[in-house]
Amino acid sequence: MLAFNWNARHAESNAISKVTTGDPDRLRLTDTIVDTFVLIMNVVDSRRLDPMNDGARMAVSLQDVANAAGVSIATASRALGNKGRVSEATMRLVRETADRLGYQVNTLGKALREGSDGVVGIVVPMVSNPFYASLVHEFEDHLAKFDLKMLIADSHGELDREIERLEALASRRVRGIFVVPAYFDESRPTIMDISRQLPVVQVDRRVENDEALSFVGIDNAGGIDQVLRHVSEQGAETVAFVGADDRTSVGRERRQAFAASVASLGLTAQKPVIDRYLFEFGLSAASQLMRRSKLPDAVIAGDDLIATGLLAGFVRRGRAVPEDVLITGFDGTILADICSPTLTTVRQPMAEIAEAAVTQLMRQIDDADSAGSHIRLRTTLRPGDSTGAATSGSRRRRG
Amino acid sequence: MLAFNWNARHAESNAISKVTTGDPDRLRLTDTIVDTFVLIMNVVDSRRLDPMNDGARMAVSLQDVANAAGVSIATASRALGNKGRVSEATMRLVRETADRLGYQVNTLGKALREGSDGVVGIVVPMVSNPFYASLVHEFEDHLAKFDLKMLIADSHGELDREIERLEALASRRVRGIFVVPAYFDESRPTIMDISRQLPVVQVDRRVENDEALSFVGIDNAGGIDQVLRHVSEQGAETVAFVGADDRTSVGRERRQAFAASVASLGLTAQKPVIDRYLFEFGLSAASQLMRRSKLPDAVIAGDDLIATGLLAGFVRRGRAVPEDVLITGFDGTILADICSPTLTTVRQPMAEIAEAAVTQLMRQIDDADSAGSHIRLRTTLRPGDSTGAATSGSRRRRG
DNA sequence: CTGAAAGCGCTTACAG
DNA sequence: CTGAAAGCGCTTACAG
Repeated sequence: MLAFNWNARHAESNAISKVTTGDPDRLRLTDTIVDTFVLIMNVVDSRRLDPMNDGARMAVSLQDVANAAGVSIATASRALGNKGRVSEATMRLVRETADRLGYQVNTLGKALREGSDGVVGIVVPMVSNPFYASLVHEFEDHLAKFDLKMLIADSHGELDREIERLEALASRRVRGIFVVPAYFDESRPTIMDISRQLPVVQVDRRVENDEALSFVGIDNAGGIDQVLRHVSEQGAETVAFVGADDRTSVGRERRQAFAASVASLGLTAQKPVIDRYLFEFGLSAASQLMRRSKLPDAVIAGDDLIATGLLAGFVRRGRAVPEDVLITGFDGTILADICSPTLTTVRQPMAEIAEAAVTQLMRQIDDADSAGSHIRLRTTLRPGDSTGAATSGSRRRRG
Repeated sequence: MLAFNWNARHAESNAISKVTTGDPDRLRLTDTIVDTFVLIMNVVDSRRLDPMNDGARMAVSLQDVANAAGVSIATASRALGNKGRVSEATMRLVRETADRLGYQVNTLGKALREGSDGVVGIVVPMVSNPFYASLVHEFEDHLAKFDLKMLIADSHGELDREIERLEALASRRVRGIFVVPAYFDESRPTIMDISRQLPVVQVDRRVENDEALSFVGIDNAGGIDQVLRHVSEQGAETVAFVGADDRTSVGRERRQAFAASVASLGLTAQKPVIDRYLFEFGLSAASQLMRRSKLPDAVIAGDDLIATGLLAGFVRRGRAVPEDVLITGFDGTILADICSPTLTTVRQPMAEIAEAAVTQLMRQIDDADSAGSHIRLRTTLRPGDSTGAATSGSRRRRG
């Protein structure tokens, strides 16, 4: 009955393209790539199985605790919150009562009274990008030290979604917001607006004219220079940049840094290939590069996703890395370890970015006027086999 | 001055192990692996740069809007909320006033009045695991259709943290919670507790004796069978399982399914290697397997992280995949595409998992008694080069 | 159609 | 040390 409803509801949506019935084990191998699956459902009447369930879902309030303990709600609040003078005895009484009743503070009431709750928001372009996934992870860790919870929002790199998310966070009166702006220009107005209402720290990417905003990111120019110096030492003379467009600050900084460093190092640059931070783009960029009369000695990717796409693209088309072409990434995600050959990349100090950004946000929470601090952290080169550098061993020991 | 404070505060923590000064460009290559970086800070006095900033951070309330529009707060609420009868004229007046004042509803007040706000929580073991990152991404998408925001919490696969996060979510009176339990046994008590207070749906993993709880996941036995059948067709006779322990439902289901399918397919199983879902474990498991008298024909990994670790481990030690040994993954993350050779893996229908879980949660929100529904979705085999199967082409067209 | 009032759950001056 | 009361911002019966 419930199962029937469920299927009916979903028959209307096209997310489930096809429902196959029959013995699951009999699904032929030829079906495997097709987006087909079987539902196995057991619907259980929870009323029978869980006698505790009836009458449940009735949250116990502080008033309930106070009544049960025979004290005023004010005293109950103080006893639980460890605020003001409360006698040892009542303190214990209230706490025991609260435990017995399974009391849990309603953060909504508390937050309303106090103006904000212990939540900060973070808006990232795409949590499924390993770099942002790790960043979010680090932020969560550092925020926990301040007893702050994190509300994560994914803008999908779209302006509309970003605006919606930022406003939702603001209306929720979060303590502050970390944001990786979707765009260098178009993201600015909303972020400026929001920053007038609550503490905002830009992370990784910035918007234009952001002197009044805070920012924590990395020295992209330094990172690109590290990697170009490295391929140069590995013997590369012609290099090509495969990165993202100028719509994000990171895209433009890395692209411009590439041009600058190539010039100062005396390398020859081929025409860059520019699109988005996607594995698929790296794949297609490899094809584009192979159609050129001459492959560059080294390809500098704008991030690890593109780099792994390039790697796969070249290898699938019969080119050897690093023998035929050197490849480098950027970010230092797990992807760099996973490829084979391992990827030479530029490591971002993610834990330190998170720590610096959290510290900055805390400062802005304490003092609204302390925005406008721009922090850039140093990257480190992580040599891998994709440039013919030993991951461990000689190069490292030399230091 | 601010910069100085910042450094001082951080000198106490050990997150910044060393601060190098001097020309960033002069950092020697030998330093690259070391956790060292330079801070580049510009601190700007935002009071000078942003004249709008003073007097800011004063949120405008509904009362403010009502006053400015010359109506009661009740009318203002109705006008903005589109509830009850309001004249066309006052409706417009109130809305214009609200816009002019930059009014944004305070979700805290609204939620307190209404009992809950439009937020659901999701607790995952590790957002930086690409599988969970993608899952979270899909959940966010599907929840948006119901105007629900998502509070993401990362349990790090630790029980203490999981309990803390679940309670924080509950005290925030979220509408419901999705949880990927850290453990099959130890996670049960808290999850049962919480499920008595608000709708809970287990995702991916379950706890023991969860008949009264809902669950949305995949048919792990079917997935393992798909992959074993596949390597068998590719000629494998001896197989080894490298997966996670029985502390999670997924770990035990896949391990048990392996034993069962091996028997029914007439394959020979080597002793399994069991630990955690980590790339590093896959790496070390490869070494362990190579110390055996005979390498198995195929290694079935418990997930893609382990599989990519195995792949890297074998390749680094001079074994060829798939020539010397076949390797398969599980989950169908981006990692499978990125490796080279591409990884044969079992794809989880992530969008459908998210859709089914969200649907189930919505049902539980509407009807507290509708928990206890267990849904398992079908996986699909995704053949890659790690088992000598073409990624695209003949095999697919045959269907 | 509109307003005065109550109340969601909590904390914190203010009196005692 | 403890309690009565106000109030955070909002919505919704209840009267008009």
